[in-house]
Amino acid sequence: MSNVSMKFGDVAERYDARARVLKALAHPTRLFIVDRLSEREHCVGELTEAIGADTSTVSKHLSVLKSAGIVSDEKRGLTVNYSLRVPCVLNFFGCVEAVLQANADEQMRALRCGTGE
Amino acid sequence: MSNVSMKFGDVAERYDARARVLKALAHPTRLFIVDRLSEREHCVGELTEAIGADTSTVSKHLSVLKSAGIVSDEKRGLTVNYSLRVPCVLNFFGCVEAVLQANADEQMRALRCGTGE
DNA sequence: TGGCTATTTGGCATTATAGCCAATTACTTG
DNA sequence: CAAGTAATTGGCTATAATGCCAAATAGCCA
Repeated sequence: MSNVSMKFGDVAERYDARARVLKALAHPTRLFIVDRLSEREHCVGELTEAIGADTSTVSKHLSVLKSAGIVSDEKRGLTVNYSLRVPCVLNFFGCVEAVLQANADEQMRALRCGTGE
Repeated sequence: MSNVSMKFGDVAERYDARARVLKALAHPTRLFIVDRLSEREHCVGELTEAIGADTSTVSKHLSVLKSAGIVSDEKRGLTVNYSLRVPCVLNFFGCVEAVLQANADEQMRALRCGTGE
């Protein structure tokens, strides 16, 4: 566990892999998709309708999430149905909201007490 | 709370804000930085040494994290010391590892049982 | 003040993402 | 098999992110 002078080069692959997962989540549309899938599975058409973009765009977002292992797909009849494969990603929202709240608080404080930055 | 046919357009700003936070995290070097800062605060020079990139590069990564509200900085003497502002981001690592593990399992299963994809 | 160290900023080339349209594939049903 | 619906893929342009170097800033100490 000795972290003394730990070098990035020695562990870069691990952080690369982690970053790939987070990068897949780091897009407004894809976060919206994850949120929808947390309720129930959806086919591409349903998501496309809710998002209001081209079907191909939504399909590509889904493929990004799938490649990262965040969602899984199952073809049934005419539709392809996507579902959340690793529900723990939903925990992210709580922390992200906490960050946003902290930012909002800070901003408020800066305004009240004279210019911050 | 009715999610019936929720439209992305109506809530896009919220997802934009969330995505900005996740995007700040979605880079191997920045994840490494967050991990280092989870132990204790570090100045830019220490992080630069561990990362092995140009100082300016590391400084810019820190500025990305700071803009997102994930880290805070404090200048003391010659150095600028960064620390984790919202420690709950560390919880992300656990879930991300779970995703990676699930991916690895899947891959293993595919290899054993004949080609998956 | 002048020099020194630590950090940030500006600028630029390289690469990666996003999103649209058009074309293609996959499946179902008449 | 033909036609129709659902989804994916290829291609392209526009925009954003990375990372280096060089230059600018900021604080400390002779």
